Formats: sequence, C-alpha cells, structure tokens
Amino acid sequence: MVRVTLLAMRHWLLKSEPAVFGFNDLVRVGREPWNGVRNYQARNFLREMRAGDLCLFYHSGARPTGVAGVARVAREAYPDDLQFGLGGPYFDPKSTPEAPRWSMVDVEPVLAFPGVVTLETLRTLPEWQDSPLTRKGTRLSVLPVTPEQFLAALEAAGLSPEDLESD
DNA sequence: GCCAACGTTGGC
DNA sequence: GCCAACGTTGGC
Repeated sequence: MVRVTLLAMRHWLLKSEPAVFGFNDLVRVGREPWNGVRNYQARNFLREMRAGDLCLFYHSGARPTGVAGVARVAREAYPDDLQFGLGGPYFDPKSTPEAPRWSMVDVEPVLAFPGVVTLETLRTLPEWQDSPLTRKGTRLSVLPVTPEQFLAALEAAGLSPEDLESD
C-alpha cells in the first residue's frame, strides 16, 4: 500500500496538446519520457522533480483546456535524447553528450479525472488565483503547483486524495 | 549590453 | 485563424 501524503512531496503541472499526446495516450503507453522541453525555466523545474511527485496533466490547445488527470514522476531528470537527434525538431547543435543542455523525466499515469477540470473552473478557485497557469501571458509548460492547488483541482474533479492510493 | 526581429505558445 | 505575450537570437 502506498499512502499518498500530499504534504511530503512536491506537485507539478505538465502541459501537453492532446492532439499530440493526451492523458489517454499516457494511459495507453503506461510510461513516457517527458521530452522536448526547450525553455530554461521549465527545464529547471523538471530537474527539481523527485520520483513519486504527482503532476496534474493539463491539456492545452484543446476544447476545453484543463486538467485531464494525475501522473506521477517515475524517473528523475536525465538527458533528453531528442537534443542529439540530428535533423529532428528538438535537435540542439549547442548541446553535447558531455554537457547536455536539456533534461527530461519519465511519467506514468495515476488516475484519469472523471471529467476535465477546465481552465475556466480553475480560475474560479481561490487557490488558483496566483499561479503561472492563470496569470496572463505566462506560457510555462512545466510549473510548480502548491499542495492546496493540487487538492483543489482534485476536489473540483469530484475526487479526494484517497482516490490516488494504490496497492 | 542593447534592442529589433523573429518564432513560439496558447487562449479564444 | 488571430493575436497578445513572451523568450531567444543576432547585429551592432
């Protein structure tokens, strides 16, 4: 039994376009490297993640936009292999295997929300008034979430922390 | 070190 | 498809 202790870990929000890779895709594959992050602030957050940290899986560029489920960090930061993919969209000529510039983590699905908790809903929650997500003009694709924000999102989905516990 | 140009993100 | 906001690049 894994007891989820919300205060003992950090929480995050990961954005993804469901037309490219949605929460259902994560459920289907079981585990996925979170690669392709090419923003330094987002990269630094990836590097702060610890195994077991819980992440809100956010659908951007979707109808509606919002949180579709909860994922868990399965492997802590390691070099993003796409930065060495010559000719690929995430190739970085300034990066070397000796000094990799970009990192990725592995994530796995924990729980799909019964319905998407929309951005519109999040904006109504007191806990979410001060977040890079709801602040205008912020485009961070990886951002920290407070335990209160995480809990509020869970509750808005009609769930409780007990729903995250697994054997 | 400044800053204009450009590319990207992401809501609508 | 539009466009506001932002990060990055590169000339100087």
